[in-house]
Amino acid sequence: MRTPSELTAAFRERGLKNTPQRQAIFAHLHGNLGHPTAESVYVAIVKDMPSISLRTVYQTLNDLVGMGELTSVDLEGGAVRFDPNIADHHHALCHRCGSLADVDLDLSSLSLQLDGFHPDSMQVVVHGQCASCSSPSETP
Amino acid sequence: MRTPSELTAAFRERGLKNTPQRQAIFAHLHGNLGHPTAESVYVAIVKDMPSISLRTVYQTLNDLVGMGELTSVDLEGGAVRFDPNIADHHHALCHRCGSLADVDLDLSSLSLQLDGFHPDSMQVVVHGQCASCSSPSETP
DNA sequence: TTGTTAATTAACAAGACTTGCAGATTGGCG
DNA sequence: CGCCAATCTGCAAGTCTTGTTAATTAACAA
Repeated sequence: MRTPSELTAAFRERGLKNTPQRQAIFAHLHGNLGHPTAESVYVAIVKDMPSISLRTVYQTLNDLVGMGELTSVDLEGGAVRFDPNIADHHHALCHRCGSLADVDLDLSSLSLQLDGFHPDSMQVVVHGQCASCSSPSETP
Repeated sequence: MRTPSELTAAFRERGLKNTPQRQAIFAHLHGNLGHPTAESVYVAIVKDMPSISLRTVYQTLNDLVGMGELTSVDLEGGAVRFDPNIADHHHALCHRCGSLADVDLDLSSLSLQLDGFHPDSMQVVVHGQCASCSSPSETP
């Protein structure tokens, strides 16, 4: 996603206002590779801004998704994760710790047999165990 | 998934009992290509068996998933869908009507760059519009 | 800087889906 | 037939998310 100041400008262009809560959310997401949930964004921000509400976090994240500045990733079990990486990419989900990692894949070689279905996009989820959970020293 | 009588036998082997509720669920799922939800299984069965509870349907479906006789498909938005097709396959989801179709794909040609992540399986979801929703006569 | 106005916020409640629980019931064995 | 564990039902509660509403706040222009 774009920088906090670019996002602020994008909000302004749409007649949406610049608020400290939004600034905090933009700042927290920028460069964040961790696929946070609304809850985790809230928890991170509420330390410095005790008045922010979880509702506001949900609202702003959804606004960002609606503007195409953020992606939502809804995999099995629990809360939706948000992904500041808006490029076309895929995900690897660790069964053990639940971590999600970005995966670049070239799907152009796949031959689809979809009789009649008109595809817009494809999403691949690789299930397995991440590097830290596979390493012998890590046995939580 | 296997036939109702095979499933009954499989339950017995595990010390689980044969009940009319389970029989009805097995029968409803067998050969079902429609990716039903727990709710839709319940609605279909309750007509003929008014006493069955949604709770029992959830329980039995989860038992079947745990035994590997049924797959659960949890895509964005709403209820988990269940899939009697336990072969390795993928799905196409229609944005318009929400229908889900099985898709066979050969992923063996994909080169994964996963540095350290140990993949167990991959799931592909093709997003788009299904044949009926794309046909000019169908404009609901 | 200050007023105006529309957007935003916080708090609460409720909605959707699923699971936990307790007590009554039932299947399958001897 | 009778026992005992497994099961069923109905309800409550849990999780994640969104709706609602009154009060607050930012943006803009004078």
